[in-house]
Amino acid sequence: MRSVAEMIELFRERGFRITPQRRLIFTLLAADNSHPTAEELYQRATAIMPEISRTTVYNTVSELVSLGELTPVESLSENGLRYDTNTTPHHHLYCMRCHALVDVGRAFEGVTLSEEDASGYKIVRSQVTFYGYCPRCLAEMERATHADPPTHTGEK
Amino acid sequence: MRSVAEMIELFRERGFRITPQRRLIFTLLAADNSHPTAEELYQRATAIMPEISRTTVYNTVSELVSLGELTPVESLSENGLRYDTNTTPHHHLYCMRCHALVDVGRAFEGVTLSEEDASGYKIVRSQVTFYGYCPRCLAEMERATHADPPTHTGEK
DNA sequence: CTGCTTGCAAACTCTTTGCAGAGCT
DNA sequence: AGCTCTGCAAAGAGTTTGCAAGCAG
Repeated sequence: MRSVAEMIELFRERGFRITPQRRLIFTLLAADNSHPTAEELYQRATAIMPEISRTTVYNTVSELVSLGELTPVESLSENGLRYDTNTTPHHHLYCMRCHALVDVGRAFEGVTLSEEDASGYKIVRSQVTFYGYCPRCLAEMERATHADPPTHTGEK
Repeated sequence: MRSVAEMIELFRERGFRITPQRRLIFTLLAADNSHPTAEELYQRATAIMPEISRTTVYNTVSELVSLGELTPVESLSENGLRYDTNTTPHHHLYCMRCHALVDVGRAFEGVTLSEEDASGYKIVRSQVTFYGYCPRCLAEMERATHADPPTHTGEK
């Protein structure tokens, strides 16, 4: 995600208007690397601007996706579609217990498909997701008697 | 996904009862490699057993996930959470246009994270998703004048 | 028989849509 | 001033839950 000023500039160029609501959403996103959902963004926005509408947040997020400034993240839709403010190709580390999602800095070699393996698909990009447990959840599971990693649907 | 008989056996072992509904769901899944959503399964089930309840399908799917016989698939939640009947580790090929999802047969070397790259996470498994366009969509896009792959939100 | 399962309906969450009025440029 | 954008409310998907009746074991 670029800076707020850059986002405003980009919107202006495209003929979109700059409103206080949009400015707020830009600000929230510029400082965010937690892969929030639209709903989470709405919650954070209302904390600062109580009158802002859910619709506006959803609209603005869609506009940002169209402009390529925000990328929807594939996920196990635990709580709605997440968005990634980091639009450069990168990989993810996913906690199966608390669903935290963090970026992986490095790239991987050899993650390519030959013609025959690709089943006729034209590959555009690839993404690696590592599934595991974050430090906090590891500690909590350690504390909870037997530390078998639950299959993330385990508690119920 | 194992055979219907194996699923029934597994359910019996765990003290779950075998009902016509569950038997039907097992049958549908045993012959399926299309990564269906719960809703899709429900639709297919009603075609055969019109009285079956949505609840029952959702319940049975959850039970299968708990038993490790079905795996939720991370995806861009276009239309609900998909399930994978192939519970052995494997990778995916995803069509950004029609959202088809197919399995990739081969494994990849070198897709591992060092201690420092892992941010303290304990990694359990990794999954590669290849994003691209399936043969059918490629052909359709070819036909449609200029064949630039749209960014999947492209047409509007 | 016993109590797990089913099926209905309603609740819930996330997202989209229609439309009138507000406000940016 | 014009036209986009906002905000409200309602609709729409997908999924979950509560509870009485049904049926597997």
